[in-house]
Amino acid sequence: MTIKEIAQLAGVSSAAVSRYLNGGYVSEEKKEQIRKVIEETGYQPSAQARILRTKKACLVGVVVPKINSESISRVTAGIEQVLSRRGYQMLLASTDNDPGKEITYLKLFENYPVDGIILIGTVITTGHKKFLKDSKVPVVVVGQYTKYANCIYHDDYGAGKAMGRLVAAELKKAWKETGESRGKIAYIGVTKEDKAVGVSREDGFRSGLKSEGMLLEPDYVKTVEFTMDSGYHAALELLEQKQDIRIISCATDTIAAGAIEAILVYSRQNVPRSAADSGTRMQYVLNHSGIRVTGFGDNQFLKAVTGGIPTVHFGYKTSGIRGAELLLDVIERGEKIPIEMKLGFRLEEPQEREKR
Amino acid sequence: MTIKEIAQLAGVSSAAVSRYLNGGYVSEEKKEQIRKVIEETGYQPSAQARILRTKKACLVGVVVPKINSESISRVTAGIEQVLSRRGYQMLLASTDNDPGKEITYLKLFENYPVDGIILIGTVITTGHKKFLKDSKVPVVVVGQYTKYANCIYHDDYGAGKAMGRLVAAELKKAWKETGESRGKIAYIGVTKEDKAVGVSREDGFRSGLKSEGMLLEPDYVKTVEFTMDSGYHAALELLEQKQDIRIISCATDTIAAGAIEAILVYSRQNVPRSAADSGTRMQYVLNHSGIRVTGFGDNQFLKAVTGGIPTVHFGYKTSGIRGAELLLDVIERGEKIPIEMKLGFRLEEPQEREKR
DNA sequence: GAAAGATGTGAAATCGATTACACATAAGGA
DNA sequence: TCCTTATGTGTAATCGATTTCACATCTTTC
Repeated sequence: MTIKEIAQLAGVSSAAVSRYLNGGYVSEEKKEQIRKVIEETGYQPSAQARILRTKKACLVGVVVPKINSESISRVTAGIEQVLSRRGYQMLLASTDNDPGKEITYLKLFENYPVDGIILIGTVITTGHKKFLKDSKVPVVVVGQYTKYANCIYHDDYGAGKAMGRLVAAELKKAWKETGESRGKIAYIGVTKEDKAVGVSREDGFRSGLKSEGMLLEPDYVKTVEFTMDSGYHAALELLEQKQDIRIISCATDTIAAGAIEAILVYSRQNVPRSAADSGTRMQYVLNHSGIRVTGFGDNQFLKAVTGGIPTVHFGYKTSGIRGAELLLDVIERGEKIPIEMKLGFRLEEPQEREKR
Repeated sequence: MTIKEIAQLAGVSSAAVSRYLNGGYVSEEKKEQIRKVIEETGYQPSAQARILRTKKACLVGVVVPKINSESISRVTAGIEQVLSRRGYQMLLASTDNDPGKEITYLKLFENYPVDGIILIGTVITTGHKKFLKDSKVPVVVVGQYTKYANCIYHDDYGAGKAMGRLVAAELKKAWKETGESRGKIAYIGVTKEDKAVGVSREDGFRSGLKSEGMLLEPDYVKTVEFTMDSGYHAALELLEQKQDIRIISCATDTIAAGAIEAILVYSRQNVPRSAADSGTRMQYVLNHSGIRVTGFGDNQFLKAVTGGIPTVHFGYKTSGIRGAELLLDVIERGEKIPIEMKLGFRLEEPQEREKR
């Protein structure tokens, strides 16, 4: 069904049908005829043809590194909230942690009818920079700093520093309690190519430790992917290599979940078989292994089932909201002044469990 | 930059440029000229124009109910794997658990240039049926049975039944151990509008219990959303209303995570304050509350941090793979015979923690 | 009653690509 | 030599919508 056929059936010109659809001058009489024909045929105008002509899709493309992530879903929730309020729809493209695919999908969106793109950033390669510099459609980057596009990012350095301080304090407390200054801090981080998480967050963490007179020893640091699985393996290696770890700080809560699993698996071997029956030994282990885990991201799932670990809450939803607003300002009002926005954080320490 | 401008710059016709891009007859000499101009200008052909003409986008749209879900991400991983191998790309639209939005996004995809649509189904309303019946582009439904489109779904009834049997057996064992047949089974399910999870899975569960001579009492059943939060609240209510619950079976692992949290919160109040220090009381509670939780979906995150609960593994990735294959068969080979495919399951019981 | 303005209408151009077609030219086979 | 066949090339039609433009008609307003 095309607009021409509808026009023919209704005995009018295709222009009239188009006007009917878009609210131009059409007489009541013809309106009725057209309405009837459209109703009968179930005609739906082709969006591609309209967009080709009007250059307006009321669509925003969002490129995300992965789909199964609480933090990312919080960002997209924020984006979606703003977009739908302002009459836009959101399309997602997931790269599955493959920065190569990222460019592919960015280009896909650029040449498909979307009015703007939001990139939830991980690594910003030269390929990314080139794209950002001469993209045909406006782009906003969320989660990473870049000078090549409007961006919204989090205070990863500050968050890392706060966590570093907390961890150092915790360790000192433990030293005091046991009366001996044994026990070290391990860190499971991510690739340095990720400036926000791999560099700022980690640097901040080190600086926080340093301000308390502590240090991260090279042997106690591992670099992993953004997955629970790789966190698990790294933590297990650490535990097997070094017996004096008291705290494992992880770059994300997801990695921290893997570390928790590793501690449970590793410690079990040192727990008397009779301590608790199978599958219910976790708390015993956590109590007696004496190894603490910290993360970043304030994952609600993790908090619920473990009671929570020290972590950092970032305003992910807010960054989505601001990112979408920024983008729409560029799209609709042609806002030209480049903007970079840094959002704060909130340190979260495990609380007494309370009814909520 | 349009193809016309490129043609002008290279001193050829736009047809020649188009042939250059699509591998038609072009002399070496002109090829070189065109190549140079494209290189210099960074020209990228408009996908929308091409698709308008060719009716081929090499794109598949996937409509998902939410983005932050392990099961859904497994499905999309399967889809993506097949698509990229066969030269297609995947676009996602998340409805955020709003079936109303589902139709909107389905229609968006229908009129947007995608070659096919995969719907990860929740509820199939009459609106859905109507769409499926007269969609312009082929659609495959994953996760729900429907006669209005090719579909791939899981044996939810069988899985529910298996879980029902397991739970009944577990309860009997507990009765034997304690010597008294006190203790009941609670079930936290989802809306009956979701035929797979809300009806088949629950019916199967009841049938499994029945086959062991047990019954789900109406007061011990709650209906919630597909979220941890609503699972938490429902479980807390159950625990407060009924003191004799021994097992809480949940329709999904996510809901089960909420139930676990509820047990921890609820039981703490009955645990002597000194039993364990703050935040590390979990295992004590899990051991002594004597309340077990079961789920469906084999969530890896939950397994990692809790050691695992009885659950059911569905072949989510497989369903994504098969779904994408089905869709591409229709798109490329015009496969007409309607297909419905039922995938099996595997009951998962918590294992001894082992290194992996 | 004439000018100005609002309301209606369809033909045709347009968006940016692909491709059928007509027409060259060169090479190979009889 | 003549007839196929393969290789190149540009013009123009096409995809399905929107929108400009020219031209009607019908109200106002002075």
